[in-house]
Amino acid sequence: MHWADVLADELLKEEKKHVLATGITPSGPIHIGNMREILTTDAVYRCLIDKGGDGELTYVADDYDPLRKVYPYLPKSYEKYVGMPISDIPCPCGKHKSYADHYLVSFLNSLKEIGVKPHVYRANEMYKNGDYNQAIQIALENTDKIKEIIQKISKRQLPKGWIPFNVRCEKCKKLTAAKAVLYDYPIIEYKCDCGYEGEVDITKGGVGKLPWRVDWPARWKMLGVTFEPFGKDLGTVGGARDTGEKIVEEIYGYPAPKYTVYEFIMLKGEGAMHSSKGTALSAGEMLAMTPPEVLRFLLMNNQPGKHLVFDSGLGLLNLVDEYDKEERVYFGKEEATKGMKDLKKTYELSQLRNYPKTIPYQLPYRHLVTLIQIGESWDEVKKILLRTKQIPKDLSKDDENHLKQRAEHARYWLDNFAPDIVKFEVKKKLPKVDLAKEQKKFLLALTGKLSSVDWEAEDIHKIIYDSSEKEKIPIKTAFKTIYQIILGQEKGPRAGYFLSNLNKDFVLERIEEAVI
RNA sequence: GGGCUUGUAGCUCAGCUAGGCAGAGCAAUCGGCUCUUAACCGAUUGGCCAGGGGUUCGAAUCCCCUCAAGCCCGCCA
Repeated sequence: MHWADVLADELLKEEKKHVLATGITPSGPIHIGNMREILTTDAVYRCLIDKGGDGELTYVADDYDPLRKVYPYLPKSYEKYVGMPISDIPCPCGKHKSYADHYLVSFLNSLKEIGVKPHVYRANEMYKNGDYNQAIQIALENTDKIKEIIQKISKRQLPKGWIPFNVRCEKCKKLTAAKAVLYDYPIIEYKCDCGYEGEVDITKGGVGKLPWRVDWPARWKMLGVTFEPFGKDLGTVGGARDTGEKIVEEIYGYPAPKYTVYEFIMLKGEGAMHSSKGTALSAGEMLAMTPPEVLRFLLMNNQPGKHLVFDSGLGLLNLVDEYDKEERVYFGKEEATKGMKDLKKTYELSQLRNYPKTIPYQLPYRHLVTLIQIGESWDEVKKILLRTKQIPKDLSKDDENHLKQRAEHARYWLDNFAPDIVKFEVKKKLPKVDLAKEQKKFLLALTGKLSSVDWEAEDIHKIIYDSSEKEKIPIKTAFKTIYQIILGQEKGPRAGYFLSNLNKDFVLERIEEAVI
C-alpha cells in the first residue's frame, strides 16, 4: 500500500471532518524541503478524499514570527528589524506588502503550479483579528502548568517571571524585548529593553504572540487540526511536538493530531537544505527547472521518512526519464520493471489534478534538451519536430502544451543548472577552426553523399561512417570535425539525430564553407 | 548524551505496512554494428540480505542485542 494510503486509513478510523494542516515560517526563501511538508500532506488529503472521507487542507504561514537575525541574504540595514514580526518588516525588494509576503507570495505561486490548493491562513491576521485571544487567555491562566510541562519535558529551565506570551513593545515594535511585570486579566504590564514601560490589553488583537511551543498546540485546537506532519528537526524528544502534545491535551482539552515525520531533502553535493544557511534552492527555482509532475513524482515515490538527494545536474534528466517510464507502464505501454512500487497510486499522486485518460505524448527529455538548443523558440522546435515526423501533425492541444511546458523547464535548467557537457550552440557563422587535410577530405566525401540522401537520422549516421571509412579517417575525428564546424566545440549530441534536426541546406552550405 | 533514518550484487537502490524461490538499473564480461554526450540491442557473470540471538513449518521482512554510516536535537522556531 502507498504510504499516503496508510496514513489516510489511520485518519479514517475516526469518522469526522479531518483538518490536515501544514505550516511554514516565511522567514527566508521557502525551499523544496518545506515543499515536502505540503506535498506529503496533500497526498494524504487526496487519499482521504478518494476513500470517501471528509477533509480540508490548510496552510498556516507563521508570518507573525519575529525575525531572528540578519540572514546572509539580507542587507545589514535589517539589523534594526530583528525581533519584529516579519509581517511588519518592509519587503527587501519593495514589491511586496511585507518581508513575509516577499517570500510567501512566490511560494504560494509555486504551490499553485504544483497543483496544491490549501486554505491559507496568515498568523499575523489571526493574531490581529483576535482569533487567538481565547487561547492566549487560557495560556495565561495556566502559566504555571505550562511552565511545568515545558520544563519537565524539554528539560529546559525557564526564567523567573516567564509567562506564555511575548508582548510586542508598543514603542520598538519588537516581540522579543519586552518583559512582563504584572498580569491582571486582561492587562499585562511590561518593561521593554528599549526603555519603554507600558501595558497591553490581551482582549485587543495583535498585542503579542504565544511562544512557539504554545502557539502550535493552540492552533491545533483553534483550527481543529487532526493531522500535521513535521520535519525531523521537530521530531526530537523533548521538542515542540512533545510539549505541544501535552499542552494541547491538558491545557486546551483537545487531542493531539496524528502525524508523520518527514526527512530533509539534500542538494547533491551540498548536504541538507537550510533556508537560514543559504544552502537552499527555493521552491520556485526547483519548479522552474523541473516539470511539476516530475517533482511531485520524486516525493510521492519515496516515503516521507526517507531522505532524498536532489541532483540539479544530469541526475535531473534521469529523474524525468524515470517518470516517463512510470507513465508508460501506468498506461500499459511497457512492462513494469521489478521494484516499481505502488506504481498506480504513485503515478496518480504525481498528477497535478485530473489523471489523464490516455497517455500524454512522450518525447525523450534528453532529446528535447538538444532540440531547444537548436530552435530558439517553441515554434521553431515544433517545426523541426513536424518536419522530422517526431510528432504527428494532429498532435492534440493538450499534448502540445505539455511538451511546450517541458521545453520551458528544460530551457531554465540549461540556462542555470545544466553542466557544460550538455550545452552547445549552433554557430550562425563558421567558427574559426584549423582543419587538417584529412578532415577536409572527410568533409568532401561527406557532402557528396549527403546531398543526395533523405534527411533521416539513421541514413545520415550511416553516411558519416561510410565517409570516414572511405577516407580512412578515425571515426572519432569524423565526429569531431562535424562538431567543430557547426558548434565550435569537439563534442556534441549524437550526430545523426542532431544533423537531421538541422536544416539540410544549412548543413551542406556550412560544410562547403569549411572545406574551402 | 538523546532521537530518527539507513545497512541487500562492484555502484545506486527496490523488496520490509500481507513472513512464502534473492530482484532491478548502472558497471563489468561476451557478441552484434570501428559508436559520439550519463542513449543502441542481445546474453552472461555477480549476494553469509551488516553481525548475533529470538518468534515461526518457514525471516531480507516481525522482536531483542551489537556494530557501522548519515542526519537531527541538546540556541530559536
